[in-house]
Amino acid sequence: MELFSEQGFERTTVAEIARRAGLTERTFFRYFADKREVLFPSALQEFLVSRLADASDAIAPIDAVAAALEAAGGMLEERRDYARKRHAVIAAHPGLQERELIKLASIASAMADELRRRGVADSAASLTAEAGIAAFRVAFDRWIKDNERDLSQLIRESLDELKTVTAGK
Amino acid sequence: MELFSEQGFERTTVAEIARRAGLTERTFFRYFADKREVLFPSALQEFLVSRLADASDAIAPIDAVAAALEAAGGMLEERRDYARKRHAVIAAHPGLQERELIKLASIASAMADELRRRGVADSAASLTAEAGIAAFRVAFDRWIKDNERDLSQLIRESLDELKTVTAGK
DNA sequence: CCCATTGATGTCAGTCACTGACATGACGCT
DNA sequence: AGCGTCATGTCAGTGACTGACATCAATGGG
Repeated sequence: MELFSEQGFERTTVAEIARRAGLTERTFFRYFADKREVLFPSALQEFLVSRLADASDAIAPIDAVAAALEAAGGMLEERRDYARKRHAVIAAHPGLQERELIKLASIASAMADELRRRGVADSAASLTAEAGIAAFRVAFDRWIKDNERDLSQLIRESLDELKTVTAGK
Repeated sequence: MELFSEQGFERTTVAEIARRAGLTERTFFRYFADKREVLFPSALQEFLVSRLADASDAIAPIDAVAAALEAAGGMLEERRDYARKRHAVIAAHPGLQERELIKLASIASAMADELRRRGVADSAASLTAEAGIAAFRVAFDRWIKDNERDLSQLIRESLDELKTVTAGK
């Protein structure tokens, strides 16, 4: 993150990253599949899925997804500065946006699997998870632009709004 | 597509593609930003946006999006074989899935812009477009698996289902 | 009809991400 | 001490992608 913030993602070579971290380029590639991957820890997905698994069967799937996302939002709220820096780096490089999107898609897919395990029908599970992620993305964008608002709250609002627009008028 | 189908995307070098097309590697990179881009024509996005722009102001935004997507679905239906081959290549390579996702996100963003031009509020526009794309993705997956069903119809069903699940119960 | 301009293509050399094969060295176990 | 295992280093290679310059055909003005 130091190097990326100073000189940008593209102008930073893996050799530089490795040197700064005190190891070899080859070793870097043993820990990360590629240069982009270093910006995408896997913890978030695991957190969301386990949160979803813990949710009561009594609440509607979309609300369970919402609760998990809001909890994740709370975590991001605590690392606000880091999240902003990271977002700036990603926003400046299309290749990183691609990676972000596939990570989010992977999260949606994992959440959909969890919903199916809870008995939600196939396509309903996918759609519920995708809807949650779409709301999360819109909320996250707003959070980055607006320093005042709380991310969890923005997620809740986006989901409510999604409900309204899909209702069709 | 010939080379990719025969030997896969990764085992096909740009030099091979260029040779098969009767030109130089350097020239290939003047037409396509990178090797992956060759599988993603820009026509789809332009089609969807213009279709959206033509829609009557009387119908709800989500329905205008639905209509545009269904029309695009009809076009894919005509190139069914090619669409399936292309999908198989993309499904086998994560890097191509990334590219596909960012293309869809770009389409969603362009559709959202068009909705805003029609007076839809900021976040509602984003959410409506994202919802449409999410439904399209789910429908497309089903279409690939199920040879019998009609894509346009699957899109319509997915959107209806999305309406149901976001309603929360 | 000639020449200057322009645009598309080719050539070449270079950078950098990423990989496979093998070497080294620390550490725990017996 | 001797052995196996695991993390790391070393080295050479491939292939995507880029910048600089050369070539050549088409075009259009004089």
